[in-house]
Amino acid sequence: MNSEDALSLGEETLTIAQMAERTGLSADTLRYYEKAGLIEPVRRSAGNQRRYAATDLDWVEFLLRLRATGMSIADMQRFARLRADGGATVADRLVVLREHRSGLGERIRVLQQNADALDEKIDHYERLLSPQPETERT
Amino acid sequence: MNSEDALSLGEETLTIAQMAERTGLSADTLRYYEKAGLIEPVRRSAGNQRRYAATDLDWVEFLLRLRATGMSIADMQRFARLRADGGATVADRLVVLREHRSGLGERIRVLQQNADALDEKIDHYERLLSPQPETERT
DNA sequence: CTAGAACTTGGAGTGCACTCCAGGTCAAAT
DNA sequence: ATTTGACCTGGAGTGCACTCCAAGTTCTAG
Repeated sequence: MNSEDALSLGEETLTIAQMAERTGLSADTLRYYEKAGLIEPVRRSAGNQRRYAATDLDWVEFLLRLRATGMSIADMQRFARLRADGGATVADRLVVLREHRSGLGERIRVLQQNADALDEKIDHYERLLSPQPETERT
Repeated sequence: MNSEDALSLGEETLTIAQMAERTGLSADTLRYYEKAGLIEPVRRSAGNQRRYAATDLDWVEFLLRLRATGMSIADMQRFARLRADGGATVADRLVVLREHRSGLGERIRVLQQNADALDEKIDHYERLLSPQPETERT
């Protein structure tokens, strides 16, 4: 009734379809990420199908956060490689994350400025639409 | 010494190179935007070279704001078409801008959440790096 | 046991937003 | 008169991040 087989020793695993559902990525994209080295080779069932572990899910969710904040695949590859290289790279990873965080802060700041400028433009259009409302403001 | 010729009647115009410099877009991109209909056909010199007016500059700067806030070329095309269609479309343009502004607000919000989550991850890494800070710093 | 759904692979195709190129024109300087 | 450099056009090429496909294998329900 469930997917217990050759490899599972009590660990709950997800098929690629289940992973896709939980992460919002397509199965194709999950395979693409793995091929690209963003995800370490996933464990397989006896019949060679992918079985994702909970740690894989956590990692993909973290990747999605990096992606959502504008990190390129290439940069995620670098980060994933550091992670794969083990605990000795923690300092390096911290540097990467701090840089990314700082760039993100800047981008949010700029976005907010542009939002403000857009608000002005919108005000301008609104004024165009209400030509002479006599008792306007005050 | 300057670019006064056949078409100019006191109006200051910019060559495509000058436009590129002022907007940060490449000359190629400026031509591409015009071909795509983002910019209305620019006036030409006697020798068929583009001469951008101040209003063109303003418009391109506005386009850049839309782009910076994530608007696609296709959506900018729709907006540009409304603008080209004249004053009767002001209400439509206002709707588009408001929608864009609202999506932008949401995206900033999400980005900020992701930034917060990144901060937590960074804290996590920092804790990994200072295992027994006994008399570490100070 | 078998049908059909879900999975596998390598590789081709897509959409976006440019970016580059070849071959030609035009203007200014030597 | 010619060289130099900025500009013109149409169209091809690029990089990114997927997305789709064909042909074959595996899994699961009946």
